[in-house]
Amino acid sequence: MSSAPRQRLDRWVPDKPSIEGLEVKWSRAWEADGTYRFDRTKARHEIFSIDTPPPTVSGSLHVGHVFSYTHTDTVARFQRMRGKEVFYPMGWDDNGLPTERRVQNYYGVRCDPSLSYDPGYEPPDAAAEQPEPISRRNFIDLCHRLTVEDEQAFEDLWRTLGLSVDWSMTYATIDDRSRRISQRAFLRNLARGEAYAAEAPCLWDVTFHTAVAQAELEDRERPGAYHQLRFHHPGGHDILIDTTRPELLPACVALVAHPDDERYQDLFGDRVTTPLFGVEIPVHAHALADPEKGTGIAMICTFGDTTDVTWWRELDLPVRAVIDWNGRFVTDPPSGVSAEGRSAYTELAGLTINGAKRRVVEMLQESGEMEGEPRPITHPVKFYEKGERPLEIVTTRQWYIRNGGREQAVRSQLLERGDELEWHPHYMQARYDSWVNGLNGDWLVSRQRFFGVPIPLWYPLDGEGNPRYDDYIVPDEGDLPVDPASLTPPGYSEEQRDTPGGFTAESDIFDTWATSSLTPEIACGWEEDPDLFERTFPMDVRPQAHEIIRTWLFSTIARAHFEFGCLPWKNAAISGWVLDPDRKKMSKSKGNVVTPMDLLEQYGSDGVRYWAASGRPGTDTAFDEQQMKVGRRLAIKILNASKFALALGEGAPSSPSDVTMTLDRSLLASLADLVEESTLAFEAFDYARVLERTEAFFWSFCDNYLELIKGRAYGVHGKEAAASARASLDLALSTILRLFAPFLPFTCEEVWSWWMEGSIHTTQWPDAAELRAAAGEAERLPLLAATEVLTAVRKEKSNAKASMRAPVAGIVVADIDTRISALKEVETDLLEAAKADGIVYRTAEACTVEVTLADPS
RNA sequence: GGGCGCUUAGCUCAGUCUGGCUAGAGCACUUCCCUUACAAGGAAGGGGUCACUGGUUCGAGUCCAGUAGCGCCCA
Repeated sequence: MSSAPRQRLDRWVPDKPSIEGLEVKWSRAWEADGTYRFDRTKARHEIFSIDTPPPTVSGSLHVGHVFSYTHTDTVARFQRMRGKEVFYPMGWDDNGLPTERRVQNYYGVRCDPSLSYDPGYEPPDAAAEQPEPISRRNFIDLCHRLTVEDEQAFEDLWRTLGLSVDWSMTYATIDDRSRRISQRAFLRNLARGEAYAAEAPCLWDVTFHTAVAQAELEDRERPGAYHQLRFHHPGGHDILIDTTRPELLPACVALVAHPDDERYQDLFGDRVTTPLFGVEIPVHAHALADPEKGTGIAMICTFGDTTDVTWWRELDLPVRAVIDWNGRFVTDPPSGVSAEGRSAYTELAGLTINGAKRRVVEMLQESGEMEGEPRPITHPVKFYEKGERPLEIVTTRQWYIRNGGREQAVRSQLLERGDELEWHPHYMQARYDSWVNGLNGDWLVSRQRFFGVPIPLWYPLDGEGNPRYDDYIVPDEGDLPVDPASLTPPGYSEEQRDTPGGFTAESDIFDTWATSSLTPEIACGWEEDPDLFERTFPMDVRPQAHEIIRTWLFSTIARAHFEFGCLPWKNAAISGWVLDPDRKKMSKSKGNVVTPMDLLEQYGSDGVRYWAASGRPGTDTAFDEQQMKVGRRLAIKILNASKFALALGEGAPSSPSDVTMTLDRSLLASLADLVEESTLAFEAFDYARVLERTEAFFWSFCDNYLELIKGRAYGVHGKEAAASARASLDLALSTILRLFAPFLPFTCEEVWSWWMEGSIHTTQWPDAAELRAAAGEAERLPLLAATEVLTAVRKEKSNAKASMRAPVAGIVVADIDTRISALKEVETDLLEAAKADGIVYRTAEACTVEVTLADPS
């Protein structure tokens, strides 16, 4: 809750204000005073709650973080000053594969689940050449140990940057509460039929040994080659097909061509025989076959790519799998292979994919079943976004959460949620819609990894020791979070673990997004802290970057939709990327990142924040140190201008009712317009506009208004006239500082402390009505007109290479009557600032200003 | 292949939703000014065919249709 500004009685202004050291001074003070502490006694409508993105702590800190988190912080500070109690917790994403990889590299270890726990284990001092194998539990201990250090580095950066986060409310996506909520949400999905397990083809990363979801895919252009293969028709002729993956020939289950393709009309429904392996397969028609590709007829294998999966499903084909979880060819040939084919297959068993490809090509060439040489092409290949080898498709048992990828009804509901959400900028909704419309399967949430939230299930074992998957055992919700590998399920004893007739634990963990999709529930304390939850959920805003709309934003909506039947937040505020000077995204892998701490020291946090806040919502922004320099200068200018304005006040508080002079009132009228525009823009999350307008106003305020009133403020025209200037300066400065406060929190707090009670950040956002009241009937015109004349005077002096203090003999203004009468009202100030003795007016259609400098002699 | 966004001064960008003086800002550049808030400063100046083509309109950077280039999302 914010309070009205109150001037101190003992105003104090430093002689030489400086921005150095403000970060340490004020971040300490804010912590000590609890400036950003969340008051949980407020009601929902008084609260503004923010679903802050938990940064991946195992990743490096870079300017991209500083950029987007600053955007959110400006909005948080605005809302706080508007009177909202801001709920702004910070989370750490330490769950999952990035942490595993960092732990492996940092300590030089690898997880070997077959080893048993060593309670006294200490990692090696220096990472050895060969990674040291350690147990799963020891490995997880190291993950926790390292993330604590990483979190501290992030927190230090955020505090220096000035994020107005309540640091008593942090969470981590692997902590007890997050694991409990993640498991609880899954069990609820399971109970309602929104989660299910299935034995089905899934995308598989052979390096990481884990299944991968559609959202984690990316296409990469890779070289490949078309190989033309001869399939044999019982009629005696051969059919030529082009394939980039000849090694999958033993997995071939059908041929397919486009239903309208005239070349193959006669073939549909026939059966043909595969080269080398002699398997009899059907020829089908399907619209996904591309007549332009190769010969227009393709072989369907189980499974070469996702189109194969679609064909396999829709054409109801058998499975002939040849690739195992390690990316090698299985030992036994698939069904249907002829006697000769079996001996051919023997040569492939155990080979890698590339090895098998070479061998199959050799064999085809020997048998004369391959036409000519391979023809090189480049084509898109699917990769796991964190992986380096092409994904394979293997059939395994995995857990899924429905997401509309298979049911039109769910898809429509989720699209409607997208319509309900307020997108900033609005066009970002297109990314959500196209993602939801393009889903081709449910969300695969199980991962065959170590550091993550365990899937909280067990399976009974039959008399032979085989799991009865359909009879899965769920834990009591009261026992969450559980690790099924160490907890015994209800109704069993530990001795029965992994014994026939006993039970076995689910060994998979959840995909990190399965937990990250619950950040609103975690932050607000769903079923952990019902009182807090009621006051904060659904949240007001989700800030995030545009490239994870398909993952984080979408999955968060899906979870809230299932659990609560509503959106998790009202607004989505989408940030762009930071681009390097070559307009490439800054990222660690490109080696073009800049360490943010150095920047904060060099330009001051406010300087860096200035750059960040000038990046408009959703817009990718160039990394530009020049802009940080500009921000730093702006901060210094604010200190100096404030020093000037406040030092005139003789330590005494002023009152808006002292503002009597037209020029002063004209300034306040302009300022009222600025406040109105800024308030509207901030409410629409357009922080960049507020900064831009406020900055322009401030520079004009310094260059023109301050120059125009300087003499009067020093008292050359009497006490009352000076009092009006001082009161106007106080009111204007108080307003300008508050407009700048969300962007330059350190500088503004520093100035505020010279003459005001309390923190500027808990002071009310300026009120245009108050400014209008003080401005009375005044309009913007007198200040605008005086500024124009003053500019003409400066131009004349500059042209004459004279000092700005050079005296002016006379000014002749020709203008329309309304402007002349406006000028007459502020004439004394204008003459004082111009160092002119007199001014003459002439009524005219067009405005001209003639300035005559005094004779230098 | 589909969609979204961008294209305005040497550079980074406002302005486009809601058409209206002579198209703006900062940086950079040139000249000048040590002025009792600020030399880590100030004043002034030069610099633009608003990507291109056509349309609507009294009037288009802005609205409509199309083209090109760049980026991103999706397939």
